[in-house]
Amino acid sequence: MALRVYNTLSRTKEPFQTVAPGEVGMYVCGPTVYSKSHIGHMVGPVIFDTVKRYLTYLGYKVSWVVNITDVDDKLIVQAQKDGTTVKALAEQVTADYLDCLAALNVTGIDHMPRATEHIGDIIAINEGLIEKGFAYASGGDVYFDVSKADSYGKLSHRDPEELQAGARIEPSSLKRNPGDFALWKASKPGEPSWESPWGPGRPGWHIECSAMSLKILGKHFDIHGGGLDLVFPHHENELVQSESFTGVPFASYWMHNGLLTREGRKISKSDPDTIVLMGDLLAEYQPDAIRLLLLSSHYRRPIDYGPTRLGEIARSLGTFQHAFDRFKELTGESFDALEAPSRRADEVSAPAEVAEHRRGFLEAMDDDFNTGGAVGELFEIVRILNRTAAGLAPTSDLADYRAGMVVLKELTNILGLFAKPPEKAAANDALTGDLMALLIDLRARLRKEKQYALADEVRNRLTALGVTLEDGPEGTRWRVEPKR
RNA sequence: GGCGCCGUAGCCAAGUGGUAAGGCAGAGGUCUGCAAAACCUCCACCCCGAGUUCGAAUCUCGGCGGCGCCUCCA
Repeated sequence: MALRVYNTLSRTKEPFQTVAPGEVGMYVCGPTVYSKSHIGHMVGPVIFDTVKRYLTYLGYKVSWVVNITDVDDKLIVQAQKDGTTVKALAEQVTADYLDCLAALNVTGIDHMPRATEHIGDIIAINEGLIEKGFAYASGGDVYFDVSKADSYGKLSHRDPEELQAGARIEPSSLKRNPGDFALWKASKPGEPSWESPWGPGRPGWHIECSAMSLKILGKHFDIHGGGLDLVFPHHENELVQSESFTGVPFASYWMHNGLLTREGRKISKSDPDTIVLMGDLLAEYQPDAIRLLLLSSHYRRPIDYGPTRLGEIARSLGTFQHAFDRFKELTGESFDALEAPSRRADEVSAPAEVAEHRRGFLEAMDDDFNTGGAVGELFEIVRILNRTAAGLAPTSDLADYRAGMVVLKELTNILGLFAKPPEKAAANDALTGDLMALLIDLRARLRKEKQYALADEVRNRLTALGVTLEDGPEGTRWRVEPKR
């Protein structure tokens, strides 16, 4: 089966075909950096990071751009409130954003351009659009004239006339039509501004994405992504101004991820109760739990966030972590260090049962990146491996078991999961190991003498410290528990 | 009002024409001094009503319920 991708433009799943053979250009709208990242900001990055991982696995050379919008009305207002500059605020918030991406193992971003670094490009597009008659200058502003583009509305599937009728009427407007949108805004004194043919000003909201995608990926590229809430007006406007400027199709595929809700309400900066800052979340949960939550259903569906849900996911992660521990016991190898194929092959040298679920995983991914279905196959594989491991000893023939584990590595790499061992709730160094050996040895003597009350107290008190003891036939295992 | 999306077990969720993946929770079992982990088993007439079909969770129509966008938002 070949990859199919849902395209907002056509509202159907289409076979995936690139502009240039073997190459993919992908642009995803990043944040306007005026306040720290909440979990909603991570949905797009995690999903498109996974999209890039899968495309790379299929053999494509992917170039992925995520922009930073670092000049905007809201930045100006927030900087004034904080008594700082727009520049300083943008830098601070951008740093927080980058930390969150790194924590969630979003590693695939190739370019992260800032709007303020592309003012010249933005002005050039303004000039081009005016020259071609799609835009007009008015009182220091520049507006896109939506009546000049007959395809306006094709992405959000809206009737241009209704858009006109529904648009907000601003009393002091310098617009010709109510639906026109600003490409360039004259700045007031004290606001960040750049010289332009229309006087000092700054970019409108949508134009920076056109400028940066055009500059880095070219006129026609493959995938444009973002949250569902950006379809209108942001992407519609970006699309119309880009195609009007270049005269060629803009992005081939428009992919929109569903939005995160919290107890049924959309997470949004205008609804402060819903905000869950990433920094707070990362302090409490393993990053893999957050990543798995975001990938556990299809990307176009809404995801409801709740602490209960994240706790459940974290618990299910334990199944994998225990399997990795068992793997290390049997083979001496660390799952993290396993080398797995990074390119798709049809055949795989693993037990048939594992290979079957691997096929299921890849079929799910081929079907518009159905990570929810893919995750289900992962649990099947880990169960098979655990069942196998139960009958094995370090002296057994471990080839099939190891081959199955390599498949698990191959597939979890595609989802960007388990890239590094989970953060532990307590320190775990050589001395700890020696101390634990000592405790376990003493406790074994207690158990031998049937002093179970004392033996259980040792175990319980260790549990309280985040250390779990498991008595098995080959002796007692111990592990430091990860964060939730 | 316009344009869409969704309704699958207690909760989350895949499947979208051939008789219901998976996770969490729960029940029973194997193992264990007990526990934990792991494994095995059990747990759904797919919101309602019509229709199309040999056959529908899946397609069509009509309800009911929830959500998003149309205004800043990832």
